[in-house]
Amino acid sequence: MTDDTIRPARRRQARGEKRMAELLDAAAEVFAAQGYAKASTNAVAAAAGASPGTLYQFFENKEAIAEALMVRYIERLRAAHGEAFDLSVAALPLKDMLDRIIDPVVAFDRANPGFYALMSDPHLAAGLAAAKRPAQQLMFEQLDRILAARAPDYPPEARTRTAEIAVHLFRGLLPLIMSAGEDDLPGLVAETKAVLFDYLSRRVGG
Amino acid sequence: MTDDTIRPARRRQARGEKRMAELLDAAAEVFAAQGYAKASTNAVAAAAGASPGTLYQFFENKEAIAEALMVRYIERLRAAHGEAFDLSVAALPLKDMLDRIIDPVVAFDRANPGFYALMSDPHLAAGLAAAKRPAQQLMFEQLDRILAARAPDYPPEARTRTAEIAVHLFRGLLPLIMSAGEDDLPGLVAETKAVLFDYLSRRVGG
DNA sequence: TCAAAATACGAGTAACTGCTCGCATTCACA
DNA sequence: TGTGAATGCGAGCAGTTACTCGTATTTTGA
Repeated sequence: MTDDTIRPARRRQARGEKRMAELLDAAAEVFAAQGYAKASTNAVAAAAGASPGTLYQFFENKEAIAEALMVRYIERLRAAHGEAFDLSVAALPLKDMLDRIIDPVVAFDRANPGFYALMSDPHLAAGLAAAKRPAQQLMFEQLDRILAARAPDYPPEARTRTAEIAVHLFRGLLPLIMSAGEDDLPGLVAETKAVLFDYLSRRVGG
Repeated sequence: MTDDTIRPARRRQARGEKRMAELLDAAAEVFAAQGYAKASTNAVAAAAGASPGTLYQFFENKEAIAEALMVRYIERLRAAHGEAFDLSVAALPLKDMLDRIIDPVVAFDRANPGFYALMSDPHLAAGLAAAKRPAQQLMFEQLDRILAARAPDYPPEARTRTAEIAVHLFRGLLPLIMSAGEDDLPGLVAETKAVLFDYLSRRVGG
């Protein structure tokens, strides 16, 4: 029989994929420091200790670098959110639920400033904006699902709106959270939880 | 006696300042559409119906354009906020106070997308970030003043924190407010006020 | 009416950008 | 051990950018 997979199937995967990962790490750094628009591909290559030619062996163009980076972030996000947004938290008291959700999300964002840089940039090219959307949808949809499980009688329309607002409230405090020092962080996170507790308890109960 | 002012004192003010205003209008458009980093000075000049040479007769460099634009926005902001944040609103019931503050701010932001574009860009050069700061401080300080008048017994530290958080909560909802259609806007603004009502009433009373 | 200043133009420049290409090196596998 | 694919390099290209400069026009003030 013929091959079951027709893909060209890169061979030197080990070295190559490691290089790709290094390039994405470098891109994350440079994007976080300068922003996507101001970051130059040569700077990304240099930050990875590679040449421009090497960079373009793995990525078609500048946009593809950020898209691949976004895809990698989304994978990691799904893993991190898998615990944070597990449906079982819907049964917890609201305060505990917020602990379980917010702590991992804060940890992820602070550990991945490149992710924050891409997410908070409002002027990305079309393809990049499309790559961004799944990440934006992720938190919203998971929160919406949890709220649905938590308050089945709450009208879906209003619940969707509530989830959207809650996510945006969190995002509004994110700049503070991202720039806070380790000592200011706990209080800030507590305040964030308090805000969301007040907001959500009025709509889906404590 | 000698002149009381030693400034070089531009002469052709009428035509020149009108040109400057046109160039700033054009810059606002282009920055709003493309973002500061991606916007080209030639595009700004073209949008104003001027040549690059003309642009650089009035502005030293690209950054100076955005800085001058920011200065103009801050002037207008002070005028708009003058009413919105008048100390007399501190005596109003919280709900009325929020009406008086939020409506003009929303109107200003929606009427000035170039302002929003600069304010929401997290990767501006140093000089521009400095020009941004007064605008960031403006809403925060005015709200802080009003909260101080409203709740004199509330500890200043906590009050400052409360004002900062409130401003950031508002900013978190701004993307929704900016992209909303005319029909979705009222509901969104009402939700915004409700969020801030809940948040503030717990801390400085209704 | 005239000279100087202000305004206006737009082709041009140096620097930088995203990206290419020819060629060298390293690895997988026979 | 040899061959081809994968990986690697970096000088360099075409396009764009921020910005300049020589020059032309308009306005001011006397």
